[in-house]
Amino acid sequence: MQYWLLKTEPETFSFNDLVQRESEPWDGVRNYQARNNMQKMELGDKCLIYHSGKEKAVVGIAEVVKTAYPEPGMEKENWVCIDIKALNPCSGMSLEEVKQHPDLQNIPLLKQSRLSVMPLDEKDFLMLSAS
DNA sequence: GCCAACGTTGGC
DNA sequence: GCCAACGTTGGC
Repeated sequence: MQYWLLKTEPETFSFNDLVQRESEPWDGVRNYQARNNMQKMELGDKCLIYHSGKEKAVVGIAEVVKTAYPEPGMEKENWVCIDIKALNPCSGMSLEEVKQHPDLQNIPLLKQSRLSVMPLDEKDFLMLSAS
């Protein structure tokens, strides 16, 4: 079991949008590091959904229901997507809280603010999912 | 709206 | 292979 954090702008696609669907392809990722992370995902891996923009907080938990496959229309460029499914909303940590937490200073969310798909360890996943 | 961080592109 | 120019992301 691996743990991840996925960033999204809620105006574009929110956790609430995810809840309304059976599952959803996580596509449009155009960053190699993020893509490589997606390719490591396995069925049942847990993903925190983080809203960037105004909210800047972890808002829900999802799970991987389909491992990496070529993104439709982007096969030549080797971009991939995965499918996820909402598990439950959560009142997770805000960016502000993350910054103030001494044990979370090294997570990619702070270290690499632009990375949209990043790994977490279990401990960090648990902390981030509850504020 | 601005800007810092960062990735990509293209000229050399 | 280097680096300037440029585009994008995301926080402020």
